[in-house]
Amino acid sequence: MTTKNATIRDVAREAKVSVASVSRVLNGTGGVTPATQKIVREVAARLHYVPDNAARSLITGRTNTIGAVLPDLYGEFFSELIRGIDLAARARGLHLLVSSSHDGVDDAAAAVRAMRGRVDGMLILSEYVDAGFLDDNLPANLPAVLLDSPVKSARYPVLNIDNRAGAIAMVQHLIEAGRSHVAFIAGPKTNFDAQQRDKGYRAAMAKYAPDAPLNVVAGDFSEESGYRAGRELLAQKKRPQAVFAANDMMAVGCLYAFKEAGVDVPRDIALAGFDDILIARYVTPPLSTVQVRIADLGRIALDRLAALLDPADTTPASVQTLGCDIVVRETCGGSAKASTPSKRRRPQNT
Amino acid sequence: MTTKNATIRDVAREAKVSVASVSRVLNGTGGVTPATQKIVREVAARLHYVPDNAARSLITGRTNTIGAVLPDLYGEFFSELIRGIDLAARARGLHLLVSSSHDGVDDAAAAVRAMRGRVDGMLILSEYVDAGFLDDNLPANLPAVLLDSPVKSARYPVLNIDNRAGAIAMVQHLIEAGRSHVAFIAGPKTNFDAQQRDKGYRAAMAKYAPDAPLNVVAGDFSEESGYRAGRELLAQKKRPQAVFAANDMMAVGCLYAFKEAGVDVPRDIALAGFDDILIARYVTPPLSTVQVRIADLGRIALDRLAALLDPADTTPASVQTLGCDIVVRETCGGSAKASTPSKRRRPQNT
DNA sequence: AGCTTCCATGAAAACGTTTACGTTTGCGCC
DNA sequence: GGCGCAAACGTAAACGTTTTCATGGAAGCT
Repeated sequence: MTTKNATIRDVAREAKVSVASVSRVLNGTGGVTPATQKIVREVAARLHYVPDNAARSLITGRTNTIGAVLPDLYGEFFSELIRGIDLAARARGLHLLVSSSHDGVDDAAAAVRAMRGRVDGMLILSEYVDAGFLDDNLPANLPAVLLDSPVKSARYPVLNIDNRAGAIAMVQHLIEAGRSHVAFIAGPKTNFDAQQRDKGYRAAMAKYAPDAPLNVVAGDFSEESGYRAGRELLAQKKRPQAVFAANDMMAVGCLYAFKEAGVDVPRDIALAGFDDILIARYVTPPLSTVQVRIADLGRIALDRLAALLDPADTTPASVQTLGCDIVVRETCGGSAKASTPSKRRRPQNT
Repeated sequence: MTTKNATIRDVAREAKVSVASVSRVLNGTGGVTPATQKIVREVAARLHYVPDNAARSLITGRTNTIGAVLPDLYGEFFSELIRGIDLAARARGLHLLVSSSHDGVDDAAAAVRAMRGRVDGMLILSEYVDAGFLDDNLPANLPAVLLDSPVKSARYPVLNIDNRAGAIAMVQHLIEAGRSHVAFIAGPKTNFDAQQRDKGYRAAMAKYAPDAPLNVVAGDFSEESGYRAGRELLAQKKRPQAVFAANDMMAVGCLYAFKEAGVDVPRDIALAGFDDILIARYVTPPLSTVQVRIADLGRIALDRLAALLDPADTTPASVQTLGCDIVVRETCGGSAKASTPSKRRRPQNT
């Protein structure tokens, strides 16, 4: 049975109709008698006919595929994002071409270029994209949605996480729990998320604890850098009452530094992170953090892109922002007052 | 500049050569003067010419894309697998069409069907595939590699994780640390990994502690089920000396049950898991577990598939197994003695 | 009945590429 | 200079589909 696959012509011949009619039946374009429809369908089924996508794409100019260009993402973030995108794409009959683990601008550019002609639209998440990047690498007429990006373009919609609001909410919470001296462990300077979280910290301090000193130590999102930051904070002559890390991994590292030094969390110092990675629940004490609904991000991005694909597209490109929730666990010392029950997916596989 | 994209004909006209020559230049097929090559390349660059993939696929019969059909995978497992596949694919100039989050046999079948004609080969990881499934849903001539599957087919190579050997190594380690009464928290009965780990447990017990009682309690891979299993084990009149959970999430749940009951790990009971998820390192005490190199799994699977794509393919389909290493942390109580690299299983393949 | 209208159908063009095959060109050699 | 041969190049077919347009006939209307 390794013979050549049946073509539309085979079906037509066998059903004693023209290829046009076969095409019409199978695409649900109207204009064909129920009787012939039946015959065509029967023959198609019998021959196991499946339309050739290349030929179809060639003539229609559509691939029914969207591309996702992603950086070297970690664990849950990656899987949740893909899940959201994939589900939304499937619901629309779209396929998903993934190119991940890009590091560096050339890498990302190559990925975007390679997708040309294979996809009807693109989802791009990369710290390297800016207006110039897009002009250089994206075909002029290819719709794209940017994720988590600072660019403001009239051509491309952008979908961001509201890092700033999330950071503000968490800092506010810490301050209202009586810890007005909040220190901040910053993330990589070039990282957009990190910048926004930093801004949120400063805004919240200015608003809710204007008399408290600003206290920012460097970090790079790694656990190791969080550990170093933790030690650095302990060495300060006036220790902060709370520490807000720009992400959970640094918070975890910081937590270890505190444990090591015999500093009790949250009694001596409160602690909070950002992202709500799975580990946050499992460190002791469980880490308060800011939750980002990543699957939603993917889903909304894809829906946005799908709207762009529609020729009757009228909505102008804009920047949309997706809020986050703070989830209060034990490290932030505030009584359990605000504890959001975080309903998380259960791991289903090994 | 939203005009139509340049075609090969435009390039040919502009360069004053035939389309054949343009094709030859751009594909690196020989038989064209350096001089004309230069001209063609210049014109192509000037016009931003990019070959249309649909047309190319139509005539060559190849898409340079491989499809990955995956179940509803969690966090690291998913992201690592995709990372391995993606990197290997990129190295070969192949694209990656992903369809994930499939639950149920119909869902998986639809995913496989939908890829028909879009990919040159497929990677399939699904607990629902068997020989019949493949016959029904895969085009006869489409190469495919099965991941983590019990099927033995002459047509499709299979790539498995050596769950059995990993389980044996861990149980052996526990026994040699002086804990011969090892209990096992089983995974879902229908899950292939879980079955293999169960078999490994029994084999190791038979071999290394033939006098100790077999002690298996049910679980379903969830943290919750691990917690319940932990309580169940504590209620036994003769408590086990060690507990081996079929995955890390259950081990974590079990750990909480022990903590809650004031049972010290590892002093009172040793504990080990399987998977080496990120959390394993962060619970207290850090969890001993069996590490699966998932990215390698993806990479090897893709390499295998790529070999199949080669027309000069001669290697017969076979079942290949990827070893795992045990990683000894604190919960298994054996003093650090046994964490010697010599004990760790090395990968059997590149 | 004669006219129009509409619907089902088929023939054929078009999509943009690769490639088999045929033609020209350049060049060395007798 | 004629010949042969290989290299460079061009022509055109082919891939499998969608879609426009033409055609035939049936049905509706006056």
